[in-house]
Amino acid sequence: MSNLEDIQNKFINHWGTLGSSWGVNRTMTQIHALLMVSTEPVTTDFVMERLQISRGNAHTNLKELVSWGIARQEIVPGERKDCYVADQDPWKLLCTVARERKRREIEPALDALSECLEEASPLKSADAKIFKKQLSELQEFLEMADRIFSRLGRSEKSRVLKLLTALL
Amino acid sequence: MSNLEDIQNKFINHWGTLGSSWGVNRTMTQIHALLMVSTEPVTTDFVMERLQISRGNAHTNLKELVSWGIARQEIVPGERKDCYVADQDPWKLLCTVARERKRREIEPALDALSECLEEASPLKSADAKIFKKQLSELQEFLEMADRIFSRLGRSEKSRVLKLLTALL
DNA sequence: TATTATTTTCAATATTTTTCGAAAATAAAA
DNA sequence: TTTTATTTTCGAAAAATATTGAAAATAATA
Repeated sequence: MSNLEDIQNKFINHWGTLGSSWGVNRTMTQIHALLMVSTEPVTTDFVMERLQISRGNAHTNLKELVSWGIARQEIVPGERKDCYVADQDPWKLLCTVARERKRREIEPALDALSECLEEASPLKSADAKIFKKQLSELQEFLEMADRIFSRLGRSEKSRVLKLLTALL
Repeated sequence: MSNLEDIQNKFINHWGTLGSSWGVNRTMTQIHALLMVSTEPVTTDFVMERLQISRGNAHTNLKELVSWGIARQEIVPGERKDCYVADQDPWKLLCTVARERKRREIEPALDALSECLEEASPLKSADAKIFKKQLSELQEFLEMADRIFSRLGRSEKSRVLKLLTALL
């Protein structure tokens, strides 16, 4: 028979695994999971203790979560240590991640694509033409992704649900 | 002044970087990029030569691409070596990836979540109730993702474009 | 001010992941 | 069959990434 903490740990580990598949540091995702199931702000020491990790590791990944806009510092009266919280709402999380991934990955990818197309523009061989066409299609695709992520990033929770429901 | 191959290499490297951010092995993404800009089926040796990688590496990642359904083997008459091709169409790629990620990641995550909820069901403390509510919301969220990925996975290209345009 | 608590940094270490390269297995041709 | 071409496997090596732990910096209290 398992207690709450055991089950939470199980969830935290699963969430960590999922993160790895999507290119996110496991510890970062685990801390995020811990924040999601925590009912009040948590300190670095709490994270260290609960996840059995070093201070440096906990600190780095908490800051990283903050830089993604996924967690934020919160002041707890009478508590000197820094406290962190995360949104509990997965829909809000989706918006935040969409916003950041757009900025960090899609936009640079589009820039790179433009650059390649730019450089390829003087080339006139048959192969070059095919290549340019291929890149243009990719560009179109990423621009669509860019618009969708941008839209998600700007939306409120209720709106997102409505938007996505339209997909089905 | 750069020739076609140089620009293609640039593109291949950018695509590789993008892959890393999304949890995909860089070589795999690079090979995929190479396949996308190749006008005819490519052999393992061609990949090795073009990407300057070992046979083992090329082989493993070509197979991995096949197992994702992103590339497929194609027989070229008069050629004894195995040849590989990939869809050139990014929209089709999206469908394929959606299908696989659903199967490999979302479904197991949902299973894990159910398992956690199952185990938590006998717990009655206030904290346990909050935890269960939190997990349920996540479950709802992932079920939506599951449905969307499933839908994408089953769609034809033209349909996908229409679906996504509706988002904007 | 000195003392204590806390955060931040970062070089060293550990771990994980990727890649290589060569041998073994398989398949095709002679 | 034997020879040759090709694929596949897999342990070892390298590279990339994550993590530690302790010292330095900063901030809070006495």
